[in-house]
Amino acid sequence: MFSKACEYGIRAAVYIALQSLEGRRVSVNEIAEEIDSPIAFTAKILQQLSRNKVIHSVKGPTGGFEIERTDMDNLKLNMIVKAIDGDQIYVGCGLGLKECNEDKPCPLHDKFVAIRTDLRHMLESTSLYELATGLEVGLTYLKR
Amino acid sequence: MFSKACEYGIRAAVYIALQSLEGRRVSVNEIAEEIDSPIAFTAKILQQLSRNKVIHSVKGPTGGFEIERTDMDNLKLNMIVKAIDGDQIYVGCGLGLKECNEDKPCPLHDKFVAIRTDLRHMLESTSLYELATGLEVGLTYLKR
DNA sequence: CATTAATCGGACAAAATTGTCCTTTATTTG
DNA sequence: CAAATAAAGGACAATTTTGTCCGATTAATG
Ligand code: FES
Ligand code: FES
Repeated sequence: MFSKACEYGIRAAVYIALQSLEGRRVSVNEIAEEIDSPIAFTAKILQQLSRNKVIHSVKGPTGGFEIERTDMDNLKLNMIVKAIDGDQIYVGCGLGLKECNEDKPCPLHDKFVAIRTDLRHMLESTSLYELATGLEVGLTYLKR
Repeated sequence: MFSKACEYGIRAAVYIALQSLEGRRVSVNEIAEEIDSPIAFTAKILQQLSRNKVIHSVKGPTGGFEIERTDMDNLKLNMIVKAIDGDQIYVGCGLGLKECNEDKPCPLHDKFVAIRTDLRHMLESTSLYELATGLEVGLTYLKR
């Protein structure tokens, strides 16, 4: 469904959101540890998220990654997915035709679009804040 | 969503189904031509489908691939997807945890499972026959 | 029985994704 | 200002996925 990079990206963003709620800024090392991901690869992904303004980074001692509390409600999953995997998941044809096209649809078009639309709505409506709070109260996990 | 191999596999299977409805057996070359896919790679995928009894193959002159008319209604997309991509799409965690686990869910679990379940139902209920008939009447396309 | 047409299967090649390492840049602190 | 710390970024390596090639196998046909 999502690329590995995107999976790590979402897990990292949720962890950063959680820590930012407590006013903590976190390092790549801590993030990779807490979400159980390869450190250097995670660093690359965080760079992407930072460039795309999904998260905020600060260099130097006491630096690290954070997410502004005020942004958190408006930061939806689809922004992370778009930043990392692009919009193929939104516009691509389920059977791999050049593009999904209503006028010359593949045999699966109608059924595929229905599910893709649900997925899009889910990603567009789910905020990092929402996901972070589930973590906070111990209902959900970022590693196992 | 699906791998390239799986996309080609579904397109190929639908084309074979369509031709089988007209009593024709088709070669890899014809299939690859009609669904616009790399020939040798398509051949590999057809082997997989053949081994998994999704399609039937006949060697030698006049040989090729076909699908029994009697099977066609019962041949659902999920069999193709399982044969080629395995069941990761059915049991995998959306955020990449080792496995999807109700008891120690990732933050996205509930929302992800809802969509994954819809997808599963769609794949389990959609038959090759159904997809082939749409092609037959010119409503849908396998290449563009 | 020889020829030919087709899939099967293994080895290989190319490309994309995933992952690592190391140097540079920015920032804090003493 | 010097040292230490952390992200940025570029080059490279490993793995997986995608794709190719070619000989072996099977079956039909004259
Ligand atoms: S054309 Fe294939 S999903 Fe729309
Ligand atoms: S645990 Fe992540 S989707 Fe179920």
